[in-house]
Amino acid sequence: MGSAKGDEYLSTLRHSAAHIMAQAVKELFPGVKLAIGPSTEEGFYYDFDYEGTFSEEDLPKIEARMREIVAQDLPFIREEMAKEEALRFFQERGESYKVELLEEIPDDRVTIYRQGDFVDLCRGPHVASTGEVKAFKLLSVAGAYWRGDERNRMLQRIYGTAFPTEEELKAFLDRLEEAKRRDHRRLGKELELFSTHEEVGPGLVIWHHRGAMVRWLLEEFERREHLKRGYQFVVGPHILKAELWRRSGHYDYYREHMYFTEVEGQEYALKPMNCLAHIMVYRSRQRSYRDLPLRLFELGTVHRHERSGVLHGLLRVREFTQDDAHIFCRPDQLHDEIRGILDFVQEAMELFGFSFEAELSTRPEKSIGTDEDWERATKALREVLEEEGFSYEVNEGEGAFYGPKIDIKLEDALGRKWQCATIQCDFSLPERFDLSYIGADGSKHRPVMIHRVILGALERFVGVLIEHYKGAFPLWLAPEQVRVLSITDRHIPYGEEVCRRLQQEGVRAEGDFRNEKLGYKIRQAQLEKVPYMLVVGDRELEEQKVAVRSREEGDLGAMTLEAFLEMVLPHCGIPSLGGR
RNA sequence: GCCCACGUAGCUCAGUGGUAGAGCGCUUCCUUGGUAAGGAAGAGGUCAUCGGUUCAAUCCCGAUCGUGGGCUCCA
Repeated sequence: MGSAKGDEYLSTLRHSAAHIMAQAVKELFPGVKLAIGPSTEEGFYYDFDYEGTFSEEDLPKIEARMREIVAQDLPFIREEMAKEEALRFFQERGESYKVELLEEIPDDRVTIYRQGDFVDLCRGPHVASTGEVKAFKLLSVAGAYWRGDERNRMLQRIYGTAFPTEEELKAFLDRLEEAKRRDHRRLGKELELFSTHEEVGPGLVIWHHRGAMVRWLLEEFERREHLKRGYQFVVGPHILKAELWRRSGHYDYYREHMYFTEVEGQEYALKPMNCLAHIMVYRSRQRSYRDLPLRLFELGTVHRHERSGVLHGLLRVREFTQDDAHIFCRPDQLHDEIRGILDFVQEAMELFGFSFEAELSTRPEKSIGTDEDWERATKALREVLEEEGFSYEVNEGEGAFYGPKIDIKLEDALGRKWQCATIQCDFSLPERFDLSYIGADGSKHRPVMIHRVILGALERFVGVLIEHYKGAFPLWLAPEQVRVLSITDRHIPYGEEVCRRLQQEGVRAEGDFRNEKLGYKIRQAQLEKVPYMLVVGDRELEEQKVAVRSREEGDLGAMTLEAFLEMVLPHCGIPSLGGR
C-alpha cells in the first residue's frame, strides 16, 4: 500500500487508462455509447452500450489500439463548459448516458476532458498525457447493469488494470496467478476435500473424508468454545410449517430464497435460517429476567435458493451449516452481549491468522419494526464498536429486514476480504412471536434477540481457510497429520507398528507402504500437504527410531517415536481460545 | 436471473466437417530403491445432453444442463 498521495495518483492513472480504453473502443467499434468508466481498487473498467458484443478475443485488439494512443502521447485537456452547452454537445454525439448523467448534475458548469478526438464528461483529474499510461492490461469482459440496477439495460463492461511501472503490473498479475494456484476449488479436488456434481445439483457440496475431517474439527472447536461461553446447545427440524414463516415475516420478505414442500395438505418450508426453532425453545416456558441472557447455539444446516449466477465453489452454496446462535436478553444486557460476541470473533480470527474489519449496516427500505427499535439497536451496536476501539464503516440501508447488523470482513493471506461473522440485532421477531420475560417488577417485558455467527457458514469458512493456508492446514486442522513411509517391504511391519502407536495417541496417521521409491512417496506427501512424514528403513528399525521430515522444514533427522510425540502432541489437538 | 466464455479419458489439457490424442493417475509385470517423479506393457472416451444443418457433426447452428469471469444479491 502506498501513501495516500500515491493511491491518488494510482487512481488518476487508472482513470486515465479507462479514458484511453474508451477512445480505443470507440475507434474500433463504431456506434458504441459511453456509460461510465471509473478506477477501482484493482484497476479500472468502462461500461459501454453496443449493439454487438465484446468477447475476450477483442481485448488484444483494443490493447493494441490503446498502445498506439499512448505512443501518440496526447495531452489530456480539461475544459469547463456550461451545463446546457454540454447537454447539447453530448446529445449531438448521441451519448444518451452522458446526457442522463448531466441532467442530474446540479451545477451550472461542468468539466469535460479531451484527448485527441475523444471527449468525455468527467470531473477528473487526469494525468498530463496518454504517454504517462505505460503499464496496463485488459483483463476481462463482463455484463453490468446501467447504474447497477438489474431493471436497467445490461451494458458491456471491460475490466483492466494499470500501474506506474511494468514491475508493479507484473507483481499484480503474479498475484492473480498465485490466487489461481490456491483456488479452493482446485485444491479441494487435489486434496480430496470436497466435490460437487452436475447430477447432484448446483451449490450442493459433497464432503470427502479429508474435507469432512476439517469440518468436523472446526465443529468440535466451535462446540467447546460455545460451551465455555455459556451457550446451550439446541437442535431444530429442517422443515417447519409455512404458517410459522408467515408469522416471522420470512414468507413475505425472504420467500424467493426459500424452498417449499407440501406434506399431508400442509405447506412446509425448508429452513433458510435457524432462528424459529430457537424462538420456540424460548417460548416453551415462562421466562424470568433471571433466566436471561439465554444463549442458544446450533450448528444449523440451512437451505437458501441462491440465484444460479452467484454460486461459487464453497464460498456461495445452496445448503450450508452455520455456527448459529440466538441470544435472548434484556435491553440492558444487549451491550455486554454484543461485546462478548465481538471478543469471541476477535479471538477466533487471531487463531486462524486473519485480520479483519467491521461494517455497521443500518435500516434498509424493505424492513419491519418501528423507528424507535431500529434506532435503539443501531445505537447499541455502534457503542460497542466504539468502546472496543474497532474501526468500522457504516453501510446505510444495508441491514437485514429485521434489524441492524455488524458484519465482520476478514482478510486472508492475499489481502482479499470475506464476510464470515455477523451480529444482527432483532427487535422484530420478539414482537411477532410475542416473546416476554417477567421482570423484577413482576410484569411482562419484551426481550431483545441477537442473531450471530462467528465463523459464519462452515462451507464458506473452510473455502476461505483452504485459500488462506494454500491447502497446508496447521497441524491441528490437517486431515492427515503424519504419514509413515516405508523404504522397502521389510520395513512394513515396523511402519505399521509406528502408525498404530500414533493412532493410539490420537494422532491422525496413515502409512504409505507401497512398492515405490522414497523420493516418490515424499513428493506425493508434500503435494498432499501432510505436515509430518516419518521414514522407516533399516537404520530406524535397528535403532527403534523414526526419521522425521517436516512439510515446511524438510529433514529433521532421526529420533525416537516418544521424542517425536513429545514434539508434536502439544500442537495436534484442537486449540482452546483464551476466553474472557 | 442477466452479459460473456467454456464443457474432449479419473485429473490437466491438445485436436479435426470424414466416428480421437498427450501427460499425470489407474491395472499388471520388472525393480526393494534413504528425503520432491525408477522402467515396461495394458486398460480406459456414445468428445455434457437433446434437436437442427449436412452425403457425413466431437467440430457449424439452436435449446437445455453444468462450470468459470462479471452484474445484481449474500453466510
